[in-house]
Amino acid sequence: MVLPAAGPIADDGDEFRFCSTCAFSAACVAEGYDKAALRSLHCLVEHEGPMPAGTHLFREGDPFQAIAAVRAGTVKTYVVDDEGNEQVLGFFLPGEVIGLSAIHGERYPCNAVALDTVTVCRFSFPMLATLATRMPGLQRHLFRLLSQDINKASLLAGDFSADQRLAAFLVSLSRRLAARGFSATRFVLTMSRGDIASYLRLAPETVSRVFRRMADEGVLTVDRREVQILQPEALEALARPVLRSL
Amino acid sequence: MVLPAAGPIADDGDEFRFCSTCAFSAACVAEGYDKAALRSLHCLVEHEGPMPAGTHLFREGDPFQAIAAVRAGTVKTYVVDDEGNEQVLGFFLPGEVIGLSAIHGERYPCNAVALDTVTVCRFSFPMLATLATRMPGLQRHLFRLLSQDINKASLLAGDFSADQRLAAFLVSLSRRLAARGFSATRFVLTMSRGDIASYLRLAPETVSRVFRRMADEGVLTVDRREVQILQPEALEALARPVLRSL
DNA sequence: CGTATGGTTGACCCCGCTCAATTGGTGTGG
DNA sequence: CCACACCAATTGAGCGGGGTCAACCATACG
Repeated sequence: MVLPAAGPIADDGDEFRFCSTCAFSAACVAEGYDKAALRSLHCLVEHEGPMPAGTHLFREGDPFQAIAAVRAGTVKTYVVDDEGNEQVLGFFLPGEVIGLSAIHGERYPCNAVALDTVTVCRFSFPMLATLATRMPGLQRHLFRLLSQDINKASLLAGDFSADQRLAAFLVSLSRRLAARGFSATRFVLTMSRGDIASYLRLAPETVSRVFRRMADEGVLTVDRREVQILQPEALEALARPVLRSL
Repeated sequence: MVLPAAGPIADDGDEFRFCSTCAFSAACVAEGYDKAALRSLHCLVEHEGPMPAGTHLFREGDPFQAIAAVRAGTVKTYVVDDEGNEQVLGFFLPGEVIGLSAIHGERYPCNAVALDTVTVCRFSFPMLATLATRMPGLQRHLFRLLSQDINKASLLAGDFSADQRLAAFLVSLSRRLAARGFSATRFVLTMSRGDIASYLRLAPETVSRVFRRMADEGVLTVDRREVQILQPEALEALARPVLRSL
C-alpha cells in the first residue's frame, strides 16, 4: 500500500457502476454510458490480484494483448540494458494505466513489476479497440490517455538539476496520491532510493544527498521511506520548470 | 528541402491514391481501403504550403483542431521556458505527423515552425476520429502513431554521453531520410547547431566539439551543414544504447 | 548475535557548461 | 569589387554539478 494505514480501497464495481478508482470511470461518468454499454465494458475486464510485491505483470518481449489499470498498490516499469543495468521507466499508482506504449508493437517493450501488494484490471486491447469503434467517448478517452503519456514521457527529458528532478518527482507523486484520496503531504515511498535514482537519471547517492539538503532546509522530513512535505510551495517552485506542461 | 539538389517530391495523390509520402499511405495500402473510404479521407485533408522557412504552423496555446503530416521540408517543434530559452522538442521530416501530443488538451502544447520550405497536409482531428470509428484500420493506425511517440519521447530521457546523443541523432536522421528515398550517408542539416544542441540537451559548443572529434576520427565529414557519414557502423554502435527500442 | 541489504556520507574526479575570443561565411552599402 | 558588419560556428580556458568509489551506518532477518 501507499499509505501506512489502510487507504481507500476500491470497490469492485458492478454491472452498472465501474470501480471508482478505474481509469475509465471518468469516461463512463462523463459519457453517461447506458447499462448495455457498461455491460460491454465489463465483459472484457479481468480483475487480477491481489499479488505480492515482486510479482511481474508482464515482461519485456511478452506478446502484447492487454493494457492494465492499477486498482491498488504501485507498479514499476523498467528495462534492462546491455550491461545489465536496470532502467526505471515509470511508476503507476491506482487509477493509472500501464501498457499503452506497447500498442504500436506486437510485444511489451518493458517489464512491469509490483512494488507492493497490487491489484489490477486487465483490458483486452483488441476488444477495447473494437468496442471503441462503437463508443466514440471511449475512443476519445483512449486517444487522450495515449497523448497524455507522450507529454509525460517528455518530462524528464530536459536538462534539469538533481534538486529540480527530485522536487518534480515528489510533487507529481503528491498530486497523484491526492487525486486518489490519499494525503498530499505525508506518504510512504513504495520504491527504493535506487529506483527513484534510476527513474530520475541520477545516482542513488545524489538522491540521498538531495533528500538530506531538502530536509536541512526544512522543505520536508524524511525517515526511511516516510516523507512529509513541510513546504509544498517551495517544492512546487523548484519543480515548476520540470512540470510546466502538467 | 533536406537535400541541396531537389529531392523526391511528393505527388499530390488523387481521389483514389494517397500521396506517397503521406503518413497514412501505409495504413491505406495495408488495409486496402476501397474508393469510398479514400474519398472520405480526402474530404478532411487540407493541403497547405509551400511556405517559407520561419513560418509557424501553430503556436503554443492555439486551439487544437488538426494534426498535420509533413509532405516536404522539415518542421521543428519547441517551447519557450520562463527565462525565455527555446527548448527544441523534435524535428519532423516528410511522412511524419505533428500534433499528436496536443490531443489530450484543448490547445497545442508547443510551437511548430518550418525550417525550410515546407508543405503539409492538415487532418481535422475530430473528423479523423469520427471516421476512425467507421474504419478500424484507421483507428489502429492512429493508436500506433500515438503509442510510437510515447517511445520516441523516452529516447533522449536517458543519461547518455554527448557522443552517444549526437550519434543517435544522426543515425535517426539517416534512417528516416533513407526511408523516404533520400541518401542515408550524405545529407544537409536543415537545423542550426543551436537547434541540435537544444534538442539533445547539450551546449552548442559541445555539439561543435563532438562533430570535430568524430571528423578527426574519420567517422564522418562535416562542412557547414553538409554531413557525410563515412563509418555508419561506428555511429550505429555509439547510438545503440540510445536507440535500443527503435 | 552475525550477516545481508539498503541507505548515508565523504573524497575525488571528469564530462560538459560557461565565458570569452576568434574564425568564417553571407549580405549590404560604398 | 572591396570593406565592413553581422551572426553562426568554432576553439580555448576554467569551473562546477553530479558521478564514482569506498567506507560507514542502520534496520531486517536468520
